[in-house]
Amino acid sequence: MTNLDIAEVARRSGLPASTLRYYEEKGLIASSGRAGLRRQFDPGVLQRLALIALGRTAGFSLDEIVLMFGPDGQPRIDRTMLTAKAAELDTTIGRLTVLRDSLRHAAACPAPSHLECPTFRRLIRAAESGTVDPPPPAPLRKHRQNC
Amino acid sequence: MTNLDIAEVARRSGLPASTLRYYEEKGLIASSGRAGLRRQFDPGVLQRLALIALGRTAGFSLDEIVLMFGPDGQPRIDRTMLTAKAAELDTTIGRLTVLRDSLRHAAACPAPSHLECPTFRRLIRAAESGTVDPPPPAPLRKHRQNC
DNA sequence: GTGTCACTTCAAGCCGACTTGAGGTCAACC
DNA sequence: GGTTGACCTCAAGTCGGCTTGAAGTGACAC
Repeated sequence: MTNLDIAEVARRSGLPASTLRYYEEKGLIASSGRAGLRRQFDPGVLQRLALIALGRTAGFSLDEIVLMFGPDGQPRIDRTMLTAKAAELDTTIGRLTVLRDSLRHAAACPAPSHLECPTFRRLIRAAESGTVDPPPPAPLRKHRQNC
Repeated sequence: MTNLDIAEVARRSGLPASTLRYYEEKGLIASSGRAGLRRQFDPGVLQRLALIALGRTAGFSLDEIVLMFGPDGQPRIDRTMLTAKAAELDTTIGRLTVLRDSLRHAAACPAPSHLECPTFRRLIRAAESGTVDPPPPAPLRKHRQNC
């Protein structure tokens, strides 16, 4: 009664059934049983999937996420890990912010060619100097009205 | 004289030679000739590699980046594309910011289990409601001292 | 009882961005 | 003139996160 068919879980979570099977295989979720061949899931799986999605958004791999659940199924999240990930996100955010501002500038800049725009050239130089490499960032000041 | 050996380009750009060959194959860079078998590069390739790195950081694929150079080798960057990418980055930054704050909160939160922390639960609920899915974001207010 | 249809398993394929490995070439040094 | 070592080509492998395809099963409708 309270159990959900895989199709229902797929519908409610927005994930394709193939992904759910894959997650089960990886040990990220567990089916509560079978009705014939068909997997049945406890409704709690939805929260768990949400948690998994959250972890993925934060940049954790599925393997890392598996480790975040105790054998009891309870999330057992290491606070140190969270702090580290937060710091990592912080760095990423900083890089992306600089880049976004630079892109906006380049888009708005009146110089006929990007190579003639001082801001763009500064950005390239920063990139060239190794301050920007993918992943790494581009140090540049805030977006301003004129070059 | 002015030409650079692939090893030199690798050293200066920080990219392995295999990557440079791969980039050449993809049409991202061009060697200016050969000395025997060995590729020679114009020093300008370094700026170009910097530009490529920049594009990668901004989230462009190599295929997209190829299109950003005219047949003349001059960067021919579509300003509309830049604006669009800036907006995309903006969204990403927003999502990551919320997530970072939430992670920090969860790390600092005194609740014995994360599931008992209201902020964390709110985050999960947000995730569950589809506001957060990977890529998508987690809407949640700023980090605060207490739950 | 037979058709349909959503599920099942298992293996293989896909994507992007490279890396790795085998086997070959070439310039320079001793 | 032989060894070394850095380059070369081309094909295949890697990684993560799934998706796809073929072939099978089982519950329910008619």
